[in-house]
Parts: sequence; C-alpha cells; structure tokens
Amino acid sequence: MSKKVRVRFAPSPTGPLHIGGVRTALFNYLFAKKHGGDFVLRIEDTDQNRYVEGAEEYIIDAMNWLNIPFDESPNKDGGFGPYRQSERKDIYKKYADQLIASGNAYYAFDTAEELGILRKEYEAEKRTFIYNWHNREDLNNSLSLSSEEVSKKLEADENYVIRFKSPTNETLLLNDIIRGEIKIDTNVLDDKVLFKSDGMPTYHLANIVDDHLMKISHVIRGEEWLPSLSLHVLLYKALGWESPEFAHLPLIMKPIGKGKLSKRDGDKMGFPVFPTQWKTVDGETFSGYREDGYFPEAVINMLALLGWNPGTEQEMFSLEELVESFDLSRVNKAGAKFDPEKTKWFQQKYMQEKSDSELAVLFKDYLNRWCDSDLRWENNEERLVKIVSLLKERATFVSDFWEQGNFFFVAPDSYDEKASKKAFKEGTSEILKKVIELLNEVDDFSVKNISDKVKTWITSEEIGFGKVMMPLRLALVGAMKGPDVFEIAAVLGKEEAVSRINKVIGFLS
RNA sequence: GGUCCGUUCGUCUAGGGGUUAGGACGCCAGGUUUUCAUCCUGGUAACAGGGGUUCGAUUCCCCUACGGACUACCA
Repeated sequence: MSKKVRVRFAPSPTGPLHIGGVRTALFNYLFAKKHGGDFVLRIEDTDQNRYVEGAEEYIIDAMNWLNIPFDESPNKDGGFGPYRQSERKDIYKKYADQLIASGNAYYAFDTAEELGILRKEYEAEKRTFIYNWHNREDLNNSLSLSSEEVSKKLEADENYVIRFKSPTNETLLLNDIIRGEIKIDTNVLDDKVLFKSDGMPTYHLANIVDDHLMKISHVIRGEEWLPSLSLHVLLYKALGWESPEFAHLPLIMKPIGKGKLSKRDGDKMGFPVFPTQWKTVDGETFSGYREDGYFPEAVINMLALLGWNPGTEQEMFSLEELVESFDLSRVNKAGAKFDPEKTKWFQQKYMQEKSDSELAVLFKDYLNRWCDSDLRWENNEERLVKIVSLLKERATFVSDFWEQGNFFFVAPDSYDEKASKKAFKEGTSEILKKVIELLNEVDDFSVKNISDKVKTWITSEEIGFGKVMMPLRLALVGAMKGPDVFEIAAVLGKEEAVSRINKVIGFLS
C-alpha cells in the first residue's frame, strides 16, 4: 500500500452507540493498526433536529472503556480538524457550488410538502416516485426553470436545496473489498439532496468532502450504506477526486425474530445492546455491558468474531492479537444473528484468566458499592484473595462472587429446604456436637488439619461421609453449594465455624 | 412495489469441484469433584429448492424461494 492508511469512524450523535456501531469502530481500528495507519473519530452532526445531548460524550466514554483509542478526534486534533461536521459547516457550500458550476448538481425549489404529496399520488397509482432524469424537467428546479427565474428565486432568498444530477445510461462498476464487484445502472439512481435548505450539507456531501479532506484511504462502514455507494463514487468523480476504497460490513441481526438488532431488543430479550448504560432524558434506561459486569476484553473478543474469523480455530484474542490477525478479506458477507450466550461464554473465559488479586480488587469495589458496610472482614485483602480463588471457577461475573459466596461474610439464617430434608436426620445434632469437639481440638485451623481430623473420625466410626458432610455444609453455607467444606471452614475460622454449627444444633432442637 | 446485498448444524462459522463437510456456543449423556459449579470425554445437528456445466457439485453458472438493507431537505 503506497498511500498511508487512514480510516474513520463517523457516528451521528443521535443516541448511544450500539453494538453494531462498536463493531464497525473496532474493525476500523483493527484495520488501521494492522497497517500502521490512523484511526479518526468524526462526529456527523449535520442534522440539528436529531442531535442528542450527551451522545458524543457517550461514544468517547464507551470507546475508552473498551480501550479502543482514537488517533484523532474532536478532543485530539491531528491536523485535519475540526472533527465535528457542524464546525465544518463553511467548508461544504463551496463544493456544492462547484458541482453546480460543473453541471453535476442543480438548485431545486420544491418544498418537502410538495414532494410528499407527489409521493403519495404516485403510491396511490402503484408507481414509485423517484426524483431523477425521468421527471426532473417537470419539477421545480434550475433545470426546468429559465435562468432568470432561477436568479430571481435565489435573490428573493427562496428556500432551495442542491441536488445531484445523476447521469443517465451509464453502467457503474463499483468495487467493494468484501463483496467484490457490483454493477449499477445509473438510470435507477435518484437525484439525492446534497445541500439542505437550512444551510447544512446532507450526509452524502459532507461525508465525501470530509473523507477527501481528511485523506481517508479506506471507508469501512455498515452494509446499510451499500445503496449509497454509487452516489458517493459519482461524487468523487464529479469533484475530480480519487475515491477511497470501500468495505461494507454485514449487519448484526436480532437473536430471534426478524431484522437487524435494534436498541430496544436488548432489554426486551435480556441482554445489553450498548457498551455502557444509557439513560434518556425521559428517564428510560438501557442496560450496558459495563454495568452488567462484562469485561471489555470479552465484549471486544465477541464482537471481533461476529462477522469475521481468523481462518484458524483460535477463539480467544487479545486486542493485540486481533490487530495482528485482522484482515478485511476474511469478513463475511452475510448478516450475523447476535448470540448473547456466546458473549457470556467469552466473559466466563476472561474471568478465569484474571488473577486472584486482580479479581479481589474488583470484588472489594463491588462489596463497597453494593453491600452493607458492616460486613465482617471486608477490608482483609488476603482473605478476599482467598475467597475469590475459591469462587473463581464458578463465577462468570464479579457479582457472582457475592451471589456464590455471601456465606463467607454473613452466617446463613435459613437452610435450603430440600437439602435440609436430606441432610438433617435423626442423630444429626449428636454428630454435629462431635464435630465441634473435633474442631476445638485443632490448633492450627488449616484445611489439611481440619480435613484430616474430621475424615479420620468419620472413617474410624464408620458413620458415612454424607451424614456428616451434608449437615456441616448446610451449617456453614445454608445450601448445598460452594467450594470444599473444609476450605470454607478454614476461611471462616474456628470461632465462626463452631458458632454456625451451634446455630444449626439450636435450629434442630 | 423498485434497487442492491446475501443464504453451510438452533446460533457464530471453517471448507471449497472428489472431505467420514471441521471447530465453537447451546443442548444431551457419561466421568471427575463425598455439594454446586468448573474440568474432561462422548453425542445431537447443516451445505434452501430446481435446473444446468462437469466423469463428479455443497463448492462454478442460471432461475426460484427465503432473509436483509436501502428507497427523507436522517445518518
């Protein structure tokens, strides 16, 4: 590649960035880094009506959480700014004028209402209304009007838009890195609005101008843009510019049902579609992966493998490994249904890979945030690391440490009903009293010492393990779950363990 | 409706003219763990249909069906 690789992620700040957008950003990032290029964030806010407060901050915050840094953004000028289209407003008109001068565009004075009525009429006759070569001479524009009339309207400050004059009878050969060659008959194209009556360019114009001015080499975007590709290529040609290369990514679809994943699907089906939580001004809340306890590595890994694969059987990828392996030619053409289960699986894998001390810090943070402050031992680091190590293999989220191991902090105040029936029998009280005796005889309350003591006794008395272990577990935990009983006892300490056993004995009598 | 894109297990996917069509998630079964989970082993399950081309097609071509996107002075 002779030209420096520069790609951009160009979201519109109309709300939170959903998982499909994140993947587009990720693929752009991977491609840029793979080729030693730049990754640019450009905010496409040419539609003032749809602007949502906080959306831009959301995007940056979410990408930060995911550890995908931008080389250039509104906060980090790399010599191609500004990076918000609203701040580039003055740039675009000149190019629209240039297109009019060269005969590639024209003024149109039809109002939105007039066109709306026309569309309805066409629809009623089961015809399709397209503003292009077949009717533009009959509509209200600088092609149908005399130049005097046009000048008069312009001087009178009448509202107008600038439309692209699509060529006729041409066959366009477009190239997409992922899809290959696409043939388009220019006669089916419509004369898209390039410049709106509010003085702002539409996406189409702004996009081309900015990509050119920012020296973007590759445009990697969602498949929903494929139908506009011909317009964009035509615009580059009309402006006399070299067109970047294009890659249109497959869409992410709903896990069940039809259509592409939309923002409300997540909370309806029980999984997040946003990287981080989002609250609307009306107070509606959309859940996010961050707040639901996912690690960013897990989200990235899952997203990378949605629509792309390395061609090997490797599934776990760090960001660095993704950069290393990524290749646009291995991106799929077909849309992919989103699978929340697979995300959970990745999360679990990353959970297992984290060190105990790292997890202890996260768990402590969780405890401080969500649990009563009078929890015993909460500030004992060593103990937390131990607890986390015992609980890790049965945890997917940090919150599972609490759900799976709250008995480490709080004595059970009830005993699982089903398990009680199985464990609490005639003679259980006597057995537990003996266990207390045994525990009291242990000086160094280590797992090995406790275990040896109790097991030796069970074997010599021929009582049967179940009769001892089940009530003991219930006494310490309150249910038939959790790590090894002796591990738990050791963490609790002699005093607490004995106290809990005594509690059961009291409960049984 | 029109235009364009697509179609391999339920899902994500590998493969590609001759394969027992491979992996992963999920699910099921067995083993380990004197609990639960983890873990291990095994199992279930797919080339949308019809025509060509070819000695041979899941793979190449065409048609149909189905799915998707777009069809705004939104991006």
